[in-house]
Amino acid sequence: MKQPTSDISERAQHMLRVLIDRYVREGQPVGSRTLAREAGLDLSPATIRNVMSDLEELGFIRAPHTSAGRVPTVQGYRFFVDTLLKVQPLDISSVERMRLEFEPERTPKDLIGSASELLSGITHLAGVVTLPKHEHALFRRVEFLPLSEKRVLAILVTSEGEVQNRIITTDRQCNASELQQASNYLSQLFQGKDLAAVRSTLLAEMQEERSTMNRMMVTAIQMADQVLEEQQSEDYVMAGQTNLMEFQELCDIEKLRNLFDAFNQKREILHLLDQCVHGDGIQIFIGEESGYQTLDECSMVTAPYQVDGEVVGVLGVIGPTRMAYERVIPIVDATARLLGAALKHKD
Amino acid sequence: MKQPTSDISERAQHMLRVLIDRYVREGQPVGSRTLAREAGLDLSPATIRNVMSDLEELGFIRAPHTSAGRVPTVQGYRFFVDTLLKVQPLDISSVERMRLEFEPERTPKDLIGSASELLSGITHLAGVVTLPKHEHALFRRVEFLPLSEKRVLAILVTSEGEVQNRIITTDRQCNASELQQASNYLSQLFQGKDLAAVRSTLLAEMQEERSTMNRMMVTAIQMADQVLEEQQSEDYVMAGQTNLMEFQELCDIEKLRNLFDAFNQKREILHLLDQCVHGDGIQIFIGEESGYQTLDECSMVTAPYQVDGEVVGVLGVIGPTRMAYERVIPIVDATARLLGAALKHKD
DNA sequence: GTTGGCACTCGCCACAAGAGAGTGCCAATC
DNA sequence: GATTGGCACTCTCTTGTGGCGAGTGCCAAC
Repeated sequence: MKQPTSDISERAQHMLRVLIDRYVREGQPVGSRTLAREAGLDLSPATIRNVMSDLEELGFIRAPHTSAGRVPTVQGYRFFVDTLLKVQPLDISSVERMRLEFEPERTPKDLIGSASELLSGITHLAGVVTLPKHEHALFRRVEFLPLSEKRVLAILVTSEGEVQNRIITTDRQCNASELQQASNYLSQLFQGKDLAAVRSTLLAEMQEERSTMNRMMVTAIQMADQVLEEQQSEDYVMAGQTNLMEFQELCDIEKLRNLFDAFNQKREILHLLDQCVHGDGIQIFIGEESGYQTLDECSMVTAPYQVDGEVVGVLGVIGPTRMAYERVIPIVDATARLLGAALKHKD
Repeated sequence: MKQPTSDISERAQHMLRVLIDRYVREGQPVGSRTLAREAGLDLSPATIRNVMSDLEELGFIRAPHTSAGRVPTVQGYRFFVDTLLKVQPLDISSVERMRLEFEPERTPKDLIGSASELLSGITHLAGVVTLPKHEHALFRRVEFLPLSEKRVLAILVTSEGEVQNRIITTDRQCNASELQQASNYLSQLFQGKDLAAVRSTLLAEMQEERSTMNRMMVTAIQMADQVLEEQQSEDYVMAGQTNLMEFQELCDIEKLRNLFDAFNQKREILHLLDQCVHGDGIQIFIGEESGYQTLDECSMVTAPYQVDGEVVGVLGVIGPTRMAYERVIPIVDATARLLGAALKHKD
């Protein structure tokens, strides 16, 4: 019926597909008997065993021990998602249902939160969404309001509608009109300028003359920094971590703890997410591919999301290596699009 | 040597104390032999057994099964913390080290975060801190900034330096000066008024006449609501959840998942924390006392924290019932004081 | 190339036996 | 009367054993 192509036969590929499908569903090693039934090829277990032997030699599957069935290896999954998988797009009704989550009139922060919950809710895995970068944010205005003596509330607004605030202490007590003056001065001076430019200008100016508004300028710099910083050392929002406790392969307290610690630490995860900004589309890390030991038994499916044609962040899901990739991928993809669209109107 | 007082002898109390101490340290049921050695009373195991029998009858300890040692019951812990425990205050150096965490020049949000991390870090349990209420927050000013057409960024500042922002859509396109006008009008009108008052005034006014600034007013109401809301349906910050995975008594995935879900849901935890606002000082829920099944094997040690003599929030730790109460209590207490002090300067 | 047969390998489970820890009770002791 | 040593008893935990079931690899036959 089917004959071998290049170095892995059509039939073997089909078997691999069926095996992975079955294993993802059941979580148990798949034996030749089962596969024979499942494959629908009307072959005897013995034949299947030969094929499985080939697949094992290729490194796509392995036997946990002599007399268990086979489970996919990382390479197996890799081959599966790279060449065997044809992702069918989500049906329109699901997308429509998802879109409702992204009503307008919500701050970016809210939308990010919804996206991660949506991801985790639909996939039953952990959802993660990075905060969007503001690479092109421009200075819009700054406001200084007196609190108690020597304490001032500073508010910075960027062109993208991002609002930052922090409390600063001044050298001496400033009255409201002084502060007003400072606000106006800085706002006028920097209106519409790039935040990075604002920062360097301020720094230069401070070197030059120790103006009376020294403290204010330091603050302005700090705040500009804060905004800039937030775009570099990004942050992310996560939801549904507890979903991961359902999976036996992660049901080891040790692993679970390391995993959750990694989620809280954020560093490693961020590093991985960062790598996904570049690739233009769905990106997948399977098992050890991530390079982080804590994620050895996990996979990550990510997609960058764009606003106005520019990638501003990444979202995705984290789950056990044994995950239904063909189901997860379109969901991640769709969420990225929807989130991008929802954010678009905010600028 | 010692003779019985009322209904539980001095000696029995001492035994209970030693037993709990030992059990908290080792996590294993404590037998008569061990207790005899540990108690330092120079009594034989047989005598100890008699005393333990009494304690068991009183419901303070129980045997997990015949031929194991004894473990404290909830009542046992209760009696222990209520009458046996004398909390020694933290030594000054520790307090000083903690105080360094609470530098000034940080927003309340930051301080709250630090507090919860401090709690979890020192106790190796989960730390939790509610966001402070703003019961007496006054309207300070509101600002409207145009974003894209029909989209306006609204910023509300309260007397306590809290900044809220949200995006609203308007019926028609408003230009900058119109918005400026609206800002000024509302800011002047409500400056220094109670947020609740602002809200009701706005509502009344809206009924009366459909002013041109209708949409702005709706927003102002929404935002006032948001601030008010934030104080009722409080929220909290948590840290160190993963610490709880270390304890065998919680090392059941099922329990762990329920627990973490409860942390994310927040409702139950908030309800408990709420109950601690009133009692003036350390409050402790031991095991089932919380009334929530997910927390059956957990205890919670809380303390309200005050700003200017008024309780504005609660903080505490959550850990297994088997926790070193005498160590945890002073830490929670100190943290509450320090946080209160740190927040004080912010108003 | 495909198939049935067969010996073999493991993991898993139930069961039994033994060790260890701790108890309760009782009679002897201080 | 409180304290103690002794003793039988109970219960858990560990270890070892044997059987069962699932699945494999190989081989000879088709």
